[in-house]
Amino acid sequence: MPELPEVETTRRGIEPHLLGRTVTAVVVHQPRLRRRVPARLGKELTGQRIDTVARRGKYLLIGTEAGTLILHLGMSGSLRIVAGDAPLRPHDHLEFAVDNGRCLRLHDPRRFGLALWTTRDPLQHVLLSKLGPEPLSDEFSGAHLYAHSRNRRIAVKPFIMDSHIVVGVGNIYASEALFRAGIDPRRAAGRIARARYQRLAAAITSTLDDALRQGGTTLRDYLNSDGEPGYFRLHLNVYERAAQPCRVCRTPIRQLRQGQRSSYYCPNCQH
DNA sequence: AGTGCGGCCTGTCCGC
DNA sequence: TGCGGACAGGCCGCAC
Repeated sequence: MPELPEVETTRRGIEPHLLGRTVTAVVVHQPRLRRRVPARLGKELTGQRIDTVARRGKYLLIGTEAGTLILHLGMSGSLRIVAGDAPLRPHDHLEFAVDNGRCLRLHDPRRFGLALWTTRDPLQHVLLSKLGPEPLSDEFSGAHLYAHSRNRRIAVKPFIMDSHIVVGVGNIYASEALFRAGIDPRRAAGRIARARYQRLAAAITSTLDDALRQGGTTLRDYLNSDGEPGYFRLHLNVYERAAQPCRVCRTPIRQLRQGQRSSYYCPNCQH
């Protein structure tokens, strides 16, 4: 479900409720997520004060002196801050009670999400250490995309969705950024010129930034930590707009499959 | 090393 | 009305 704008919106939503709070209880209702929730999580985290609520790519990092809780929302995960006695919904797998009477709940019907615990630098964790740059940081640029795409035959759309190239670009924003940049999603990554990568990097940045300002994209079930949807859906140019007219040239938007994922593009605007 | 695919899960929708 | 199949904001791990 969530891409970078949704994860960052979630982070901003939960941070004020958690920062400086002490974890009073951890309840695991369903330990079978993408990986099994570590059995020692409750013992390690209970009694700890939350010092940081950070994000790296689509991973949320809840830091304490003893270690860091690493959360990933997968395809269908969401986090909510609720009253400690709020009724449990189906698929509320984890809850973290804090000392202000509230609790953080991980809800994830498909269970592709993750909850990990590390006592070391979370950025050195095996799942995080090889991630590419943050698209909203100065380390991300057209030059970076250009350099890493040389001799790559992979199509540009899955290329920019590879978190080892750049983090945070999922299936919606990959299509949207390629539309903004005027690049056909099927084009081989290694056959795109430097100048076009400058444009693509700018398109990725602006797309994610615009989506963040709108609180993310709600297509089906995404809600932020207050239960509110995101409004970037209204600004989507191609995603889930198959056969509808391009907002620029009126040509019908096309849909295709690239490695089991739907891609959308305008055959007139994108080459 | 890079590429592509299966698999992990549940819910919903669509065609028969 | 069931039932099967396709599909859904991700990404790891495994073959080639």
